[in-house]
Amino acid sequence: MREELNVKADLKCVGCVKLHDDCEKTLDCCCKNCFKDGELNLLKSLENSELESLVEGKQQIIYKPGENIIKQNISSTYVVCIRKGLAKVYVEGVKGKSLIVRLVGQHDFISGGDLFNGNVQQFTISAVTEVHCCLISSNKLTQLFIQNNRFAVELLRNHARQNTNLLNKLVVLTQKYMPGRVADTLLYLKNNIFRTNPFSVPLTRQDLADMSNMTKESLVRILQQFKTSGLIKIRGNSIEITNENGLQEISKNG
Amino acid sequence: MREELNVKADLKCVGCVKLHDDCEKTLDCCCKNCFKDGELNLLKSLENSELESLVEGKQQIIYKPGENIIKQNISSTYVVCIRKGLAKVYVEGVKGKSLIVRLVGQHDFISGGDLFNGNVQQFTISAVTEVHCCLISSNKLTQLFIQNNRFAVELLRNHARQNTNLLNKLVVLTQKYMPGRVADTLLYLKNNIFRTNPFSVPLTRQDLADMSNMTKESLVRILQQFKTSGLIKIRGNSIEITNENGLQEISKNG
DNA sequence: GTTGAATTGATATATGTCAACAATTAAGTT
DNA sequence: AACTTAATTGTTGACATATATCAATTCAAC
Repeated sequence: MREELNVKADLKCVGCVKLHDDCEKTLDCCCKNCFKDGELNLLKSLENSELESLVEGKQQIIYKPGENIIKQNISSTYVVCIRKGLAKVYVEGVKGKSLIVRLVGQHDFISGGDLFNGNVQQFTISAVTEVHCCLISSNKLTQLFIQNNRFAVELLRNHARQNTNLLNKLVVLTQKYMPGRVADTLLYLKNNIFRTNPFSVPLTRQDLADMSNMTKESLVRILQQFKTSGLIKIRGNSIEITNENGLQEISKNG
Repeated sequence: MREELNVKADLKCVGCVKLHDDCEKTLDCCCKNCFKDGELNLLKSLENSELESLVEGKQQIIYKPGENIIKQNISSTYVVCIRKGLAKVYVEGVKGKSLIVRLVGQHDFISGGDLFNGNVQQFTISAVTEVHCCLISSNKLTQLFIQNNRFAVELLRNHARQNTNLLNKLVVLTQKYMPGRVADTLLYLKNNIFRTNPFSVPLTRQDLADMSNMTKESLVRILQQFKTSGLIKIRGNSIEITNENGLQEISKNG
């Protein structure tokens, strides 16, 4: 009951002060703001009528930690928008190994699979914390892509950016030693995901290892190493980066 | 001199029988056909007038083996179309290591960098054999992207596909042992690049290693292993895959 | 013959595997 | 609420191994 109230409070619209039970219907303070993230705002280029059509019929779902939102290799016709919570995007590879390629949270937009290419999902998305998200039919998205040029540009830009990220990840994961990879993971968590300094990590060590392409044992050892070197402090699930330059140096590496 | 003639002969248009000195100006049998590669044909959705505008002012350049066509981290406003020859697309990573992410040849289209995102090139393209290619101003491309919806769809599809390829590469390079990675490289060469069975490889062992994310010494050893196992035959630069199922088995791997 | 590439061998090392144990969290049961 | 048990997660150590490094030849091309 109390939990329920909290959730609503957290869903307070970014751009307005009202608290709506039916936030989903209130375009000017939900969906539009859901993506009001500076340059990354995918929907900023949509007319209100277009936004309305996109949002119409969308499904709002709540996922419990561990639940799959999108499953790899299955054809899904949804695009996911996260309203609240944290989810991991990962590829299920060979021999049961997983590779987490991205973490997504509030305001993130994930156009899963091969848009215009059969809609087979190329990765699995699963909830890390409780996730509130909207599933939008990808048909509507592709319709808008064709109708609205500015939106098309945003979407292509989004794909190009994702491409760049994957290329970077490819280099990092194949060419750096473990300390460099862990350093990158920690800096990513601090600067791109949690954006505070002692940050509380709801991920398991296995998850962190899957982000850094190593075993959990190796990850733990590197963390201890960093700790004794005075680069980080660890208290339970909370990690504090005390020497960011040091980590960056290790990231550049040798 | 003789070489010169050969080149012209090789540039014979796919869709017509004429041999043009100024093939570049002849839309119906050069640029249009340059991309007549089934579904992958990016330009098929362009009107003739649009194609004309795209092609107008394009630069046709010949690169010698080893020369750079596009250099990573430099802002380039060109998009590359290969008319003839083989080039490697690679990322220059840490400690001077390179990672070849793709080989490109006739009819391939490479929209290098972050289209609509500043045009900084995310990889280097360099000629393996002599490469004849067209450099098209990316401005024209983005113009067309906005004008022509069907073309926009093709371009997005192209990016989505590239995305999928990168994800696959990420899994292969991080989760498979060396034999699996070499098997993948060999199958890629046979089935996606040369499309004949004893195929002649103009790449060095170092290149093959950079495709498989390992040192050249390791690559050589694995090739020998495959040879003695009867999976392949090697005669100089020519490789023949004699047991494709076997290689595929190794690729799936353990 | 000289230069760069390919090959082979001996050795070093980064990283994974396996096993034991501590610490935490979850789930019942009283 | 408090206690016990089970189950998951985290940590540490000893060891195995995939892969890189280094050095020495061999081979091929100009």
